Amino acid sequence: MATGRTHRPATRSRGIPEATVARLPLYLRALTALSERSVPTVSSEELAAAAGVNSAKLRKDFSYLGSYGTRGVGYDVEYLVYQISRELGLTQDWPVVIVGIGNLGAALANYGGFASRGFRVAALIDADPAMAGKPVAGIPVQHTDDLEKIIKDNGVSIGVIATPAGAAQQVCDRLVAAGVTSILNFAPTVLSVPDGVDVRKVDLSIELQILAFHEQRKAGEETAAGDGALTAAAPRGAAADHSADQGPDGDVPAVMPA
Amino acid sequence: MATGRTHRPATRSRGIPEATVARLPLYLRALTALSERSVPTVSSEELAAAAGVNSAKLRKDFSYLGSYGTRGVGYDVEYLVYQISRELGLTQDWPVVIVGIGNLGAALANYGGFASRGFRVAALIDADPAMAGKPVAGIPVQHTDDLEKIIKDNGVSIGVIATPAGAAQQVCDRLVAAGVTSILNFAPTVLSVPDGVDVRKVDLSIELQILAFHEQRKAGEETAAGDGALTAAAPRGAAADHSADQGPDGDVPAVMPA
DNA sequence: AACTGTGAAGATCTTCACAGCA
DNA sequence: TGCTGTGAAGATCTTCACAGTT
Repeated sequence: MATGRTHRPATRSRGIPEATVARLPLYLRALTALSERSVPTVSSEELAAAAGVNSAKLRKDFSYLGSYGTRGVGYDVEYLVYQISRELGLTQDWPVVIVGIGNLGAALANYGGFASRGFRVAALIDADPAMAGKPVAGIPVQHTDDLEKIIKDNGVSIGVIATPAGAAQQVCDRLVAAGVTSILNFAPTVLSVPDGVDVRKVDLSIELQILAFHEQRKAGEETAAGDGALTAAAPRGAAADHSADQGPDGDVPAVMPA
Repeated sequence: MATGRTHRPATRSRGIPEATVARLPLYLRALTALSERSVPTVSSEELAAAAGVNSAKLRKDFSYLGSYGTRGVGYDVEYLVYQISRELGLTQDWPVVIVGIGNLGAALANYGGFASRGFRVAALIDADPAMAGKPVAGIPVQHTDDLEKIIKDNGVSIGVIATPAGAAQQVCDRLVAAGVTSILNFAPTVLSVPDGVDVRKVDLSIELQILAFHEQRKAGEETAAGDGALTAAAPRGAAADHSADQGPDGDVPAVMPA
């Protein structure tokens, strides 16, 4: 997952760790909630609790953005909201297209948190001619034939793919060819994209499988020691070694930048 | 994101790294596709390409499961499918409940990849009395009042929360109290759960914000150097230093095991 | 006194590169 | 010869613990 290549070989500095970037939205959400409650300042401890991380990590994360806190006091909520928003590029408007308006696409189109943070659903696109013109979430669905024109007319650089797996790569290729450089993929397929295009994927099935793994471990909790074949039949002969196991814990990847 | 504590202090061994666990479903998907095309064996190189990772990583990942390949040849597809399935706990059936049958919940209920891999939608639950009895994806929606009974009757240990943010924590508490120990959360909130319960979250808005961050970087590609305030107004005075920046790349967290 | 910012230690993950086996 | 399996090096991320600042 990731071709491991650096975009800008030069000017190494201001390199915010990817792990930190992934947490900024979390902090932003917590801060926004505080802001709505008119809380003026927060300590790293409080904010960390609200965001579900530990405070040392939060402080380290913020240290990459600059020194935005005040020792002995904490962080100014409004100020931090602004700084993080700017860092994430949310002070500008991002037109987004959603391709594939099935159940999921419709759910995404209706998702409120969308518009709230700099994102605007510029268009909905589907391959079914019967859908064309029908409004979903107040936006008329357009046909795939016009994909390129829609992307260009709206200056879209972020595309969301919610099509069936079979259509995803083709849609992806067309989006990229039309100028999209960031893709959020909900289809259960590995998309291949040229260098410079970022792909993030969201896959329900994968998440469930990871949960199942840990769930299974919990079940065999203190039933360690023996670990023979339990269900079904294994093709081929002998397996390798097996012993006890370990509990879950730890975080996990989810991107695949180009 | 994680309370960082190890489930099983004892028996350290057979500890498959979390990063590896997160990739197993990816390999499994690629292998299943090969299996359907009746391909008998694959090399780490080929399989890695299909899964979108590099081959060294894949080999290392498999080495944690055991020695399932044959030097000079590759891996037996069927055998690997079985071994990974077993490792992930997919040789057994996992009844799942989905709470919150709005657009998203319905999309999830209809999601095919669900049933295909050991998961079975045991029940759909919604707080709206008007929904009760209505079939979604062929399954009648039940009312939240019966949540505890449904969980227990079906022996459910995995719950999916697709409710609005405001209801998520409450639903979570009830699920946990009724015996659920793994939760997939689609609501944009941090859930707090007792020790021993795993939570994974899927948040569209967060994914988009991460993409926006990278997108912004691309835009200012070779426009480095100056970096003044562009939009909106920043509350409070001076900011910290600013210089050039770096391109994206790398993977990122998404879990919060209890 | 309270809380941030950060070097340094530790843990985890990735990649290299090659020994070892079919 | 071809490809797996894996020690070891390197990169990244997390956590500690405390100096520094208000």
